[in-house]
Amino acid sequence: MIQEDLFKKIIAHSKEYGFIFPSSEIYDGLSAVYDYGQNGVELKNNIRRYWWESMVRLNENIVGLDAAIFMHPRTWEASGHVSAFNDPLIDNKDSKKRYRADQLIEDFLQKIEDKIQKEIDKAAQKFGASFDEAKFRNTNPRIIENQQKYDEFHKRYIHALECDDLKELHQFILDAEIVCAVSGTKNWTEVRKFNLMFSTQLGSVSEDANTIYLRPETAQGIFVNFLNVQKTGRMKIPFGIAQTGKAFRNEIVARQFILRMREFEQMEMQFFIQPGTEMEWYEFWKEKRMKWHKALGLGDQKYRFHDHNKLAHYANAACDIEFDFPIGFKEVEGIHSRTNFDLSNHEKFSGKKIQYFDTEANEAFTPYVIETSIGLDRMFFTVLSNAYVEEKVEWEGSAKEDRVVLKLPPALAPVQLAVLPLTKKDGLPEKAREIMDHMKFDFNCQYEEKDSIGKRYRRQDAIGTPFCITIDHDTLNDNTVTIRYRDTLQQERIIIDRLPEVMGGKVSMKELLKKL
RNA sequence: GCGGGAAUAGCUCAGUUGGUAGAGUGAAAGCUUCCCAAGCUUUAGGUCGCGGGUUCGAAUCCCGUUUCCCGCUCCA
Repeated sequence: MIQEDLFKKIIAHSKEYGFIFPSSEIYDGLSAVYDYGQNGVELKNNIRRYWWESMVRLNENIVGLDAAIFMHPRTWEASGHVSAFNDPLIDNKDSKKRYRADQLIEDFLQKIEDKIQKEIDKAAQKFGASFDEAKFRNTNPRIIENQQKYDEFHKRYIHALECDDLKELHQFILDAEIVCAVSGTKNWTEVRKFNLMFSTQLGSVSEDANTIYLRPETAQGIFVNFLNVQKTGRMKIPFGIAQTGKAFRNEIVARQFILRMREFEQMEMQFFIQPGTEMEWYEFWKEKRMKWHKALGLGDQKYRFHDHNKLAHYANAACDIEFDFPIGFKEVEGIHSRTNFDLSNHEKFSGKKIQYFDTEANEAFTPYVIETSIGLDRMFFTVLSNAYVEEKVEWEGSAKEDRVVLKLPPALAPVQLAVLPLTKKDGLPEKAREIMDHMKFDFNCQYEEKDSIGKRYRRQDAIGTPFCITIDHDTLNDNTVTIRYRDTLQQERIIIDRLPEVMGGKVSMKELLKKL
């Protein structure tokens, strides 16, 4: 099957079986926003729980937090989002290609610098040891000319950036005669800005209202609470703070289903450490996070690390964990060494001292941070897309038939046990209900009596239920049921009391966590 | 934002030169049925994305618009 088609089929399947719906669909939907349906929410909750328990419950030195989505506006100045999330963009009208205006200009400036450097290198080679670079710079007419050009443009550029002057950036590009790499023309649109943060008003009276932002990442809620948690929890470095929650980005182009949404959920852990130990901990968390992924058993070869060459404004080392989706390898999780950028900036902007006092060394310092940040929605799609299987099945010599099955890790499945009376009479439904009422405290169960047993099995396959039990007339006499396994279609006759033992190992979060 | 494609029942789609809206499948209720989408009966479900125009008459022709999907930037 063509991978693109598979991607579409999975999207259709998730809607048909109540995993994911387009937002406000009766009003034709809202671009890049999705709702989780009755099965989706269970799967999502299970993934979140797997993450939370592996972080908070299994690590004594990691504690949780649930910070508000609204934060003081200064937070985003300190974090760098106000400037970094305000990219000036420009389009070439001929090639239809979009560029960041500041990058076009920086490339242009770089080219002049390269030209100068080339001239110098040439001369240096020619004159050998007697070469005087400073003198050469001051006397060579071509270098002087280029240097002047550079200084002039550089000054204009810095000034335009500082004043946030979009017209000037546009004029700069025209004056510098920058051409599009694709079309080769200078036919540019105006420079426009897209603020990637959503804003709204705080305060009921409009005159008093302050512009506040919906958080573009959850991390800052952790940083601003660093001292609160550290002091009240008496935390000693190294320690971590974990949080899950919604974040919002007004992406210019948001597509590819739930891999890229305007409203998404992050699961983040910020690990605070002694400066100088960051590479050690960076490696530690890379390995640890990869182990978490692989424990789900989706296939080790489907994961890879991708190191960032270009680092974000806050990082000194960064990589992604990528998963092999039907549309290729895509980022699921990021692991970043954020240095002390955030804490020291919050210290600067708030005027409050944010430091950790190490009583053993008797010194105070601003901790460094290793961040692990995973997209819950992306993780959801990782699990779902990997589980989707179309296959031919054969049942005891009958003709081969197609079935669609979600081979979800049993511990994450929305429904763990389907309870199915073979027929609707002779007291079978009553017996089934009785079993279900007993089992529902330990497992997420679903009762179904409509349609033939085969049809019900297939419906459960489609939502990834790992176990079905069937109640028949013998059950009334000897308390045995047929248990049917999703992946193999095998059936077994077992005593009802043995169910928790047969299922338990596979569907329990505990067993999954023990692998870590 | 720019370019390309699409929109008819929950889903997949048909719909003749413009003449009262159709199939398959799914859904619900019932009958039957002792283990892998069986069969029978009944029922529900559509201002044909929306708005205008042409016409006696528009799902169909024309214009506009919205939304979705695919490419162009960034990222969890």
